[in-house]
Amino acid sequence: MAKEKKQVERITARDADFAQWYTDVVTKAELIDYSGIKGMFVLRPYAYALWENIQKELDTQFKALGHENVCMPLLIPESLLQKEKDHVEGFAPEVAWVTHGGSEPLQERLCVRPTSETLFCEHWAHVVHSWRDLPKLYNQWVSVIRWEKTSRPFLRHREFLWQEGHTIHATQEEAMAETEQMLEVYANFCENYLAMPVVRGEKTEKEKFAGAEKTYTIECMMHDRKALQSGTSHYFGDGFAKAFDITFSNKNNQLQHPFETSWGLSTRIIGGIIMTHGDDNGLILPPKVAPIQVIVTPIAQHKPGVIEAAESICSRLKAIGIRTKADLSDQSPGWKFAEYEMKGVPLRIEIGPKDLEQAQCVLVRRDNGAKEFITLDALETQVPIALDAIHDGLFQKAKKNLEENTFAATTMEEAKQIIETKGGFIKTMWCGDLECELKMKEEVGVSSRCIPFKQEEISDVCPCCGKPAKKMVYWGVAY
RNA sequence: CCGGGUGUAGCGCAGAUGGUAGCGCGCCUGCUUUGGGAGCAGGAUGCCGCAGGUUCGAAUCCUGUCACUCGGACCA
Repeated sequence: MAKEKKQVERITARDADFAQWYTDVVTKAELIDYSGIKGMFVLRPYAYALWENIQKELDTQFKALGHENVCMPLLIPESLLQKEKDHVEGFAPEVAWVTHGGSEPLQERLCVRPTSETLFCEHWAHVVHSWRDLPKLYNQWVSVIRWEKTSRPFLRHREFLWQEGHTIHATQEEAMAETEQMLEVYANFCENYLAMPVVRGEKTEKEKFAGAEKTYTIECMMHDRKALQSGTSHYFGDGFAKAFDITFSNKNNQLQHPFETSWGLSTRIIGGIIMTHGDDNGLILPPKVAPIQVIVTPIAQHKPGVIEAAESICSRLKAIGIRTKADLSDQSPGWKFAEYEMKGVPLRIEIGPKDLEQAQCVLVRRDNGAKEFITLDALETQVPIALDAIHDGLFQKAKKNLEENTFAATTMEEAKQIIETKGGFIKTMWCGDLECELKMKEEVGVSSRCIPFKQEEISDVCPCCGKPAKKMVYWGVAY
């Protein structure tokens, strides 16, 4: 009977059907609820708390680097969106339009922002006049709308939360340095806070952001070996400034166009966390952003002293800044174990009558299930050590997955073979031609993920056309 | 957007040939339990996705539509 019940509650095995496992996890871990509109999801408190932790850390880092938060309007007049040709072409197909105010048709339709470059440009045209006004280092935490045809929780929403940083500089060098710096902020954040190893690189011409001169990206590998673009940083040169007529007087009293960047990271990263670390028991959250870092589970809580001990552990950990919860509900211990495993709480502390006798408690790691008895005196020292160990464990496991599933190929056949039998990232040389990039998609089924900053010399010719190779490229099947 | 599957209680599902809805889990109350999703007893819960149509009568038949899901195309 008990076995049957467990079956009912069980989620789909991760390696049996990854897509179904993912859907099971986002609903059973109480991250997402579906709304009545396709592609628009409710971020439940647990998911939002996770986002808030991500937000808090990134926001602090942005501000430490001199960025200021602002808030642009939600709507963009069509004429404004039209100003930069490549940009409109890129976004027009997936834009939502407001056509009426009340019952009155509008004289000009308004687009719900899919991204806010145009609004920042319009604003800067107003406020930037002199080299003394530069740089402006802005960021906003907002939602945007892109009318996607297919949607998946976190990975592809029609409305999603993100931050978009927008900066404007007097010189090309300064703008480039900003673009590179912000990519590095994302890369470090992913690796050091989310325990997600990344590949840093540049997007190809085909894959870069609409209107950008250069797009830098961090690419992560999910457990199913597919790629997830996890953050991007764009260099715009003075293209947008020209299109939007932004000028300033430089130190030589000459009128010139400034240089811009933008960079963004979205709630999609939560999908990345789930698909990087989760297992058959549910989520596994990286300790640094987990809404609950430690769950205290009393055993036989009606026995004298147990609840008091659980509460004491909880408040002692909170006092040293660890997000801790004691679950004193009347659910059975087994239920609580399963519940918080599903929710990916990194560390569980069990405390029961037997432990009280010995003045100890049990630490159980979510990532590998390891149990450790510690004396209650050692709480404040041992718990942070355990949380760090979990972070490292998660990172190493993900890194292993990335490294063991990245393959070099020198011919199309070889690339095809690898994708069909193993999946993962393929690195090849590339001549730089769009045709070869398209052929990789057509024949092998992969898109270019990035031209990594760390280049290798795999061969000297493009596997597709045989012409001399210019760069090494990472390819993969992407989310 | 194209193709396959699915919408019945909070969740998972059953409801042959049309006759006004059921099971398991969960939920609520009480007692007993508590180191891996506890047991017993009692109780509550349905615009059968939505809108039309056929019919004396529709969860069931027809049309449309919305959403979910898998695959493909497209795409930050």
